[in-house]
Amino acid sequence: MSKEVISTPVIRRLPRYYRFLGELEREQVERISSRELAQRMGLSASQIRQDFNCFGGFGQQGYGYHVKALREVIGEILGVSGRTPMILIGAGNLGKAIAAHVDFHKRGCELIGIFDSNPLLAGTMTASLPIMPMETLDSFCQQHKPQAAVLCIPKDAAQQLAEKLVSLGLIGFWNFSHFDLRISNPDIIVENVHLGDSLMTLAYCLHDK
Amino acid sequence: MSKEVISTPVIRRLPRYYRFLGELEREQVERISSRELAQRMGLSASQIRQDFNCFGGFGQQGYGYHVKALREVIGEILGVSGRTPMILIGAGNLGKAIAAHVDFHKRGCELIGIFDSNPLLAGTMTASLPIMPMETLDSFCQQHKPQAAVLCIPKDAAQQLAEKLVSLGLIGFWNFSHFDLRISNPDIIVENVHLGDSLMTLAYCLHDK
DNA sequence: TAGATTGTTAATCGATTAACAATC
DNA sequence: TAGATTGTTAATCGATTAACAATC
Repeated sequence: MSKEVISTPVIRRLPRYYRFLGELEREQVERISSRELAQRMGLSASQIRQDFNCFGGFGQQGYGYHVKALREVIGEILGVSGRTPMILIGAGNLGKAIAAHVDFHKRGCELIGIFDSNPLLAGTMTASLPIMPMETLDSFCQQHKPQAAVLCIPKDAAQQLAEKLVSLGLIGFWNFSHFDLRISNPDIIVENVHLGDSLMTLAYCLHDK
Repeated sequence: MSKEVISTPVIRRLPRYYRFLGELEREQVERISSRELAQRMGLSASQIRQDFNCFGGFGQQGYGYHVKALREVIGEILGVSGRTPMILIGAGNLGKAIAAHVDFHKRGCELIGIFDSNPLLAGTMTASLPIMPMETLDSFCQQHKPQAAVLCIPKDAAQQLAEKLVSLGLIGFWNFSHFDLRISNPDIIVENVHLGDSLMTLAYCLHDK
């Protein structure tokens, strides 16, 4: 596997490839050509070959790609067998739904703690984890060393809390608050999810016609 | 407002501009230069000027952009004052959270019905709407003509249900099922949201270093 | 007027597509 | 071997950046 730098657009396509290859595997398809896969995924065959070549020639001329092997390679690149420890902060509607709905394990992560500032929630269970009060955050982080946090908190609290978490050693954020985190330290990874932006884009496309 | 075609990358940036301009307005900033805004948003000033010029010169040389006016223009383009009627299908964890958490009104949409196949949920309230059984979907659509649907259903049900909804007259989908909808009709708008892909990308970036 | 900052054109950069020789 | 399909280079396309004249 050549150690080239993989460009952002390619990385963002990897999870999608991984999903489609998983579907093919479930359909017991053993091999697939770039042309066929392109058709399924709505991409060009050329792009698929370019993408797969970023991490070494995994196809065979005249044959195509071995579905299972290719999926494993992509899974390895994405690190699906890892167990990045994560915490979730803000156990409101959305926080609980994410804790329950997203399969962290399948994606190389593990949710090890859930926190909420509302003391009434303390002790109640979500996704087989007890919700903990914010007062215990510091000691929990010192003890269990989570690497990243899911932020499901109001936007006004996000920036300050993120900075605090950075000081506690966290290096990644999956941010659902309606606020673009800006962390000065470039080593900190931020994945902002803006559901509202997504809905607005859909709404735009709907009247645009 | 010139009627040029606005490219997809620009459209996808509009909601973000809209948010930042909203923040500036809240901070009572009246005008802002492309340079200042660029700094705040982590973009280049050049890109901002290019983007804003897609829909007509709204700046003033030597002065910058009037925050309130610019925000209104972008809001108009995005159609925030519209009321696209939408339904939500699948009132599980995620469906309920989206119904409760996403502010449809602020984004030009209105959630007018929630459906779930579990008869036990029928009648219970979510986001001040009663959950309705799937049996009533047809007549509801005929009567209230929703234009788009939020799909919070398992991936195996997604494709079939989407096709049914198209036959009932819906033309847009905000799809949270772990499946890329493929609608043959190009007039149908699909916005696939893959939270899992987003998490995997974060996880990748975390070990990549 | 002088200073600032846009609107807009031209240059650059990067990503996608096309083409085809290599090879299974 | 012949057919298929990759790996890879070159061509194209589009988006971003740079530059600067226009103008408030």
